[in-house]
Amino acid sequence: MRIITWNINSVRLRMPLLRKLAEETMPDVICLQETKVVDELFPHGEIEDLFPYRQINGIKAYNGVAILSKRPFQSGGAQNWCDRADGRHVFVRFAGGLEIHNFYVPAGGDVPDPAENPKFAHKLEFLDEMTEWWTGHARPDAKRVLVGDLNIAPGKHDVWSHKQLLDVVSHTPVEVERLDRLQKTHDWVDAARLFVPEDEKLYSWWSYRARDWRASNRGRRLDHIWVTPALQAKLEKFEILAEARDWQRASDHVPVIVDIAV
DNA sequence: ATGGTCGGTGTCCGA
Repeated sequence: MRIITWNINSVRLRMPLLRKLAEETMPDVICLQETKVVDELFPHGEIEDLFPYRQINGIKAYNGVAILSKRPFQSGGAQNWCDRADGRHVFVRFAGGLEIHNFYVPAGGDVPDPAENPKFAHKLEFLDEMTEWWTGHARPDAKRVLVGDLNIAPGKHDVWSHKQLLDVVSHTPVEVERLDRLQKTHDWVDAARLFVPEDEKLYSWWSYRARDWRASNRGRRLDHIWVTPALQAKLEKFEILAEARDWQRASDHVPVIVDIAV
C-alpha cells in the first residue's frame, strides 16, 4: 500500500496538482492537510474517479483534513481536540485492521511562550491531549499509521540550522520534548529516519518567502509518517517528493510517501 | 536585524 501525506494548502486551488501527484505516483491513499474548505464544498466530483473512497473533516477557510483512498475502508471518523471542531484530525480503518490517522497539529504562532501566545499554548495542549489519548489507546499489536503536518521539526538535521532555529516555533526544545513524549506512547517508528540517516538533512517544507527555495534551502521537516512496531518490518520505501516544490502554484509543503507491504 | 509570500466567501488573519 502506497500512502502519501501532503499539506496541500487549499485543495480547491491545487486540484490540478493533486491529479498530477496521483497520476505520477499512483498512491492507494493520500492524506491531505490544510484543505481549507467546508465539507459541503469539498470537490468530490473532481476526485471521485481517482479516489472513490473519502473521509473528510473540513471547516471554512482554515485547517481541514481529508483521507482519499482507492480501496474501500471499513469505517472512518474524526475527533475534536482541545474542545474545538476545527478540522485537525481524520481517520480510517481498513478490513484486516490497518488504521490511518491524519493530523494537522496547530502551527503555534510566532512567539514560543505559552503565557504570552495563546496559539503556542494551544499547540502544546493539542500535543499533550494527543499523548494522553494515545496512551489510553495503544495496543502492542495494532497496525497503525499516523501521518500529517505535525508542525514540529524534531531533529538537528530536520532543520537547515539547529542553532538558528532553537527559538523559532517548530524547533524549540519544549515542542520537541512534547513530540518525543507523543512518539513514545505507541513506540511510533519514524519512517523517514528508518530510511535516511539521522545526520542527513531532510526537509518537507520550504517557506514561500525565499526568493529561491532551492538555492537558500532553508527547509524544515514538518510532515511525518509514523508506524506502529507491528508495521516497521513491512515498510518498503520512503520518499520526500521535493520536486513538487517547483510545480506551478506549488504548496509550501511537499508530499511524503511510504510503501507498506499490507 | 529585517522582511520577504501565499490562501481565503479575505481588505486581516493564519501560515
